[in-house]
Amino acid sequence: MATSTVENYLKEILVITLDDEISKVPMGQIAKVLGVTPGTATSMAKSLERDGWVRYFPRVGVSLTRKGRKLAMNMLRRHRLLETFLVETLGFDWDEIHVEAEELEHAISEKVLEKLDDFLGRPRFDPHGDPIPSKGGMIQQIASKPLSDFEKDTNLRIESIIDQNKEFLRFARKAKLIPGQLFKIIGKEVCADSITLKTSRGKLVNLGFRSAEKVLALPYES
Amino acid sequence: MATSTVENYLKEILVITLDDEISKVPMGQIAKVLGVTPGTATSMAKSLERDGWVRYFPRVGVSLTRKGRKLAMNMLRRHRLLETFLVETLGFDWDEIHVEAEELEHAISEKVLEKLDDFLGRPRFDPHGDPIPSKGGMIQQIASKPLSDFEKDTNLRIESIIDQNKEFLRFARKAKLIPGQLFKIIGKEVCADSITLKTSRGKLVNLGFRSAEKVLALPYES
DNA sequence: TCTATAATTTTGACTAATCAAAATCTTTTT
DNA sequence: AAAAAGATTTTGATTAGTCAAAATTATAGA
Repeated sequence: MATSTVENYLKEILVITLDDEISKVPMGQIAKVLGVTPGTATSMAKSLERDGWVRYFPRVGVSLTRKGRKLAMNMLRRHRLLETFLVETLGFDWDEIHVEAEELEHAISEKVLEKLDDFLGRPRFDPHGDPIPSKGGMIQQIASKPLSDFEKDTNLRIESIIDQNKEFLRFARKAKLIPGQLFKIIGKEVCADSITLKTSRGKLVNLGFRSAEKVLALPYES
Repeated sequence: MATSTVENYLKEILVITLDDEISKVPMGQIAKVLGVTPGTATSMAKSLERDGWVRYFPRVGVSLTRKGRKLAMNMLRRHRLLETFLVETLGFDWDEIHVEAEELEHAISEKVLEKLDDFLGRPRFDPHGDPIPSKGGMIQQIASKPLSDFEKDTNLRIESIIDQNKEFLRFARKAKLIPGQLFKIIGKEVCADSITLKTSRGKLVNLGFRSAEKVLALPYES
């Protein structure tokens, strides 16, 4: 059985791998995200390799083995399901949940996790809009991205609304923010945390970034 | 901050103290419930004393300091609230929850715990009928007694089941012998070592004295 | 009281995880 | 290409928690 330290290392290695699209994660980066000294990360890399979680390339970095990736995916699943629970069920705000989930993910058993998944209605995305890996470690591959990721003047088509919140869904429907609908981003003010969209019929919609993150879209060639 | 090992030691010391009504818990007993060797318990006792959690009396045992008792009570609160959540919200059976709560209780933050408490409606008893200590570490004292202590024709309400034995818990659940349930003693044969109960709906249950001692109840004015 | 048994403590050793600081490679700059 | 800067690894040490087995102390029985 992996200790929770091991679980943390593997999870972070996975996240970096996915984010940066690299195969070997350098030690320094691992040390930084985990808040340990580089020396610690190196010695940990050796233990992880000894136990078959990663391959270690001295002076280059580590990559997950199949076994390591499986465990890491499972940690991501735990983390994101727990975040969903904290927001949906207990009413936490987005900015508080990461730290809490970080602790709980090591303590929750497979059994409790599955019951929780049922209870939540088997959500496929967490409150941040990130995909929740399936039980088998598969991650929902989506080409669509949150509205907030697109630049000004992009034409796009709404693909899905992540948030299950009733209020938001009501608002979205009213604003024609529904799958299939075509929009153009006519304004994006990062510092004001605001995005303005225009429908093909000229209707305007303003969204804060928090809301814009809940709306997934695909670019659309007009 | 206390490690989860420390939390476990303190919680078990508290539970033994409450159950056996003793003030100094001998090392051997601690070692047994925690599944460690006696030597480990002894060396741990010294660390616990060094950090002000317990007083250690060589060759006699340990007792909790005020600080230690406070933490231990808090652990009991966590444990019992989590058990309640697992049963009430996620639909677990009685016999599965102890182990799960045992892990989660170390990972759940005060913040999440309070939200959970709200969500559950601030319950005062856990699914076994044991009192959930308040935030301040106060425990609800109830004068429930074993079924076998009551006389014929008494109306009573089940408060808790002492035994954690799986078979017995399963049987108890089936027979509606669960906290909150109302019964009347309609038969008691001391010489035959037998007690007969009737639910408010007329269902009959027979118990031997040995089992009747495991079920705590309070008299109930009908 | 003296001995056998039970409980507790000591001792020496081990693993996981960490740090600080020195040593060693790599990469970049001049 | 040499020097400087940056990243990585080594080395030596520390802490928490644990075990096995020997040593010590209590307790109970004859």
